[in-house]
Amino acid sequence: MVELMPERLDAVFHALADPTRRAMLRSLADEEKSVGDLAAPFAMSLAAASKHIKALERAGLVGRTVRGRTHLCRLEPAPMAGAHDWLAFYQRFWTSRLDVLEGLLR
Amino acid sequence: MVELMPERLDAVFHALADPTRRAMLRSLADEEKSVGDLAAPFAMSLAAASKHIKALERAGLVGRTVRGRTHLCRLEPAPMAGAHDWLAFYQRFWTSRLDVLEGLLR
DNA sequence: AGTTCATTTAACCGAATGGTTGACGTTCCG
DNA sequence: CGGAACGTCAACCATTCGGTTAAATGAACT
Repeated sequence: MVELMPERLDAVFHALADPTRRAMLRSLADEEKSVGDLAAPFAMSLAAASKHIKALERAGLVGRTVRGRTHLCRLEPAPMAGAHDWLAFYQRFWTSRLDVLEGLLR
Repeated sequence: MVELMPERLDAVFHALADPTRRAMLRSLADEEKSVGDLAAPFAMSLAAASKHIKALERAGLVGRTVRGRTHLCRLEPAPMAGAHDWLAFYQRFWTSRLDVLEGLLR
């Protein structure tokens, strides 16, 4: 169990609540990418994409290594484990046979 | 796998990004509660709490049954499964031995 | 009928969000 | 050196958010 402090959990869930940011994470799952590479698929300014990346960094979901003039971004999955664990608490509510039974009775 | 449409995923993660709303869900995990009961633990107006509950309803995380003048709220866990599944895609990144190895090398 | 209880709605406020444009460092390259 | 490439920063704008108070709805209890 990876216990995550509540403010960190706020930042993680908030970061995940945006489709652009989720797509960026998917993209980083394949390989590390520069800010420009990350921004390329989206119809928005580089500055806007940069803000999204900073939101991901605030959540601890993305790390950055500056090499020369390019900033290399990589997936930092640890906080996701925390969010995953938080959700797992409720797993019994959607997997329990009791839940299925209740669904049938209603 | 419970595939969740992206807008629904937006609403779910956004709903989870607030500590008040997460606490309300915890509270509903114990038993169904009225709006007033849900609002009681928090230092905010009933109207504010009502808005939080509506955010949870928009995400599909909470259902409501109006009986008389009281609204009974219950946990609706299905969308959580979707969010949980979305996160599970990244699970390999925080559980893989490769990840641990990379951590050591860095 | 009148009042009280449970909750929503409406109007408003300040702060944060997601986007833009333009100016500004750096770094690479000729 | 001079310029292009990569990215951030600052200012601005419209929208959303999380909260407030006050008024409105609807059900229940004398």
